[in-house]
Amino acid sequence: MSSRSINSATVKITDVAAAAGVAPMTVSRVINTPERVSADTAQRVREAIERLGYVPNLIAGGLSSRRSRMIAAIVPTVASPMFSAPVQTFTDVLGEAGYHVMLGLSGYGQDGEDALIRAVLTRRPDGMLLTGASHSEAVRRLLRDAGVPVVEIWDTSDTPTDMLVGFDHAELGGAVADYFHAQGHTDFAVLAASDPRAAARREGFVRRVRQHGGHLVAERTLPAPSGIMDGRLALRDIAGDLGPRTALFGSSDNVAFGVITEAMRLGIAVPQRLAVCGFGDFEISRSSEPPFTTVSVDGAEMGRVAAANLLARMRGATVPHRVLVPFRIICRASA
Amino acid sequence: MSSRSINSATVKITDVAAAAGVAPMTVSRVINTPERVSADTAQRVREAIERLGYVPNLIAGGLSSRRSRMIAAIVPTVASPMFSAPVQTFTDVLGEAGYHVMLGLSGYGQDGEDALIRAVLTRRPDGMLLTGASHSEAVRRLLRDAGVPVVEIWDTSDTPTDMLVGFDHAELGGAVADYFHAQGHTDFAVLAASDPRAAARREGFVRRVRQHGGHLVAERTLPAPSGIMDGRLALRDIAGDLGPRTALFGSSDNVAFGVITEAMRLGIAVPQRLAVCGFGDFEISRSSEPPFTTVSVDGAEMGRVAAANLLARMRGATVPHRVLVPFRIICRASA
DNA sequence: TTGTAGGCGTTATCAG
DNA sequence: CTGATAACGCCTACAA
Repeated sequence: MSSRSINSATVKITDVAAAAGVAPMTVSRVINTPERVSADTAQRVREAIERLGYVPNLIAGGLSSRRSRMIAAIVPTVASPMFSAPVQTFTDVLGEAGYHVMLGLSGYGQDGEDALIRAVLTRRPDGMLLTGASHSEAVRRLLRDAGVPVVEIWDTSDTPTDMLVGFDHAELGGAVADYFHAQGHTDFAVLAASDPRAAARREGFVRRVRQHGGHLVAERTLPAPSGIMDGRLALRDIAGDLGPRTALFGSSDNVAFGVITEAMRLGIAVPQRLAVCGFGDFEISRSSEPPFTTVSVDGAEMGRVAAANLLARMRGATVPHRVLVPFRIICRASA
Repeated sequence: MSSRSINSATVKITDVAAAAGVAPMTVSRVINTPERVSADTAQRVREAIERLGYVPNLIAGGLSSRRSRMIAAIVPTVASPMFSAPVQTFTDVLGEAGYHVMLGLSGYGQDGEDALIRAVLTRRPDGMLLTGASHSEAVRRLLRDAGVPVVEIWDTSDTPTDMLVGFDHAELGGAVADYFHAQGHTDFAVLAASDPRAAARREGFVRRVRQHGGHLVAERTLPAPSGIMDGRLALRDIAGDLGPRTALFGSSDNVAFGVITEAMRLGIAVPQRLAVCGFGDFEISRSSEPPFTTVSVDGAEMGRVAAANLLARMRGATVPHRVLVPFRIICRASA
């Protein structure tokens, strides 16, 4: 026997079985399908489990059953509520169904995601959550070959990899332009992070502004993810281009907060000279002074639906390939 | 043969071996210890892997090698930079060493953590990161029995479960009191979330205030995790108790920002009538107007050191049982 | 440097 | 309801 047995303390299913006077398979049933075991057998087995301190080995179980009971979730970052909210509910819902979620942080960049997906497939996830809807063809093939159910969130596409729960960022940007237009604005500005979804929001905004015959007085690209200071610096940068009344769309609430903060410092009246709309409905949009207008997307709900669809799919049910969740403009003091 | 073979498409190591004309073990070596394989054999094997689209099965590998190459990290939440920063660097460092990190979100509560640890042990992690240093005796025994290396972060203890990389919250609170005292303050207030570490910071602060003969004019417990609005409401609540010059310590930068925001609204001059110090050195402390004084702990560094120690330990090296990382007060406009 | 033998701990499957 | 048997796909250990 090998030196592995140094750690001889590890209790395995056969030990429990012996202690309870049953076959290993019965112990397995007590753990996984207790309804198929008689009450007192189950009781005896549970006592043995407790007494020996048995911790089942899901690695072995997974190899045998070909189900890892693990779902991989890949998001750019969890440092933003944008992604931490859906991840949280996604994890909760799946947890209750007996799945663990393995989180992968891809950063903002194609390469990171590709490598991560490849790496995580190595653990044979039973399902997968991906952020965004544009993935390399290599990845899509990989996922298809692996036969892993996939939910994409936070974006939309006419050709989802598999299932999708998201919304249209360009449409959202357009809605913000409409909102400003309805308030009589004719001069617009937009500050957007360089990631693909922020870019889509900006493009939707700009397109609609043009359709309304509006004038785009300033447009800047910020790093992704962008923060408060990026918003402040950007406003300082474009302050000279502002007309007597400009409507600004920021790609996140952090950016919008930075803009408002800097506007106050520069003596630019919000919303009189500068109307501001953010994105995300983060805590700060609601709790800072003044609270500011933003676009809310229910990330938590997105996570829940994504989890529910994945579960349904794994149960063999048919699931809609695309679910669009609503966004709505939350009107507060800044616009 | 069973119906499992329905999914006959799955390429396994034997398929690659056959295609490359070598033994399975050689393929394994090409993947895990390429330096032990001749260059051209390796080349041939890699081509076969590529051609067949082979994705190694870590579940099988893990069962066989008794190494999951997975590290479990358990933190209360990832919605706060307090924890997302160390998690990020921890994940990065371990990722480069070939480990995946499985993140568990325990919330603020003992039960959540206990259950999570139990659940995750089921996957036989090679190591584990825990937040805080006080865990139930049951959990400590479980971890010891499992023989899993454990690093605790974000707190300190005389009796770490295994390894620890953290700091002393009470001492930190004391340092803030000293800082205020050195500025001549005699009236103090403290707002602290109800989690154990925020409570420790508060206690350290209060104790030192007393030692300095200071007067504690207000003290409130906030929900955990606490946000901007909690800070605003708390300030409104205690505004009447404030003297002509009070020094307030908030348990997080969110709370401190809320306090400052509300102070401005109420016409309480910061720092003249109300000096404020937060905790965390979050982006907002630096980027809001005015930027405010806070205590910085290098969470990213903590994550890096935790990862490095875990790796060293898994390599069999001896690792210090306790590493304390420094904190420092960042003096800005609010105090 | 490469190969062979056997087992890692669990569960699917089929029989009783 | 319970048990016996044979995989699951890979890697450790040892041999060549």
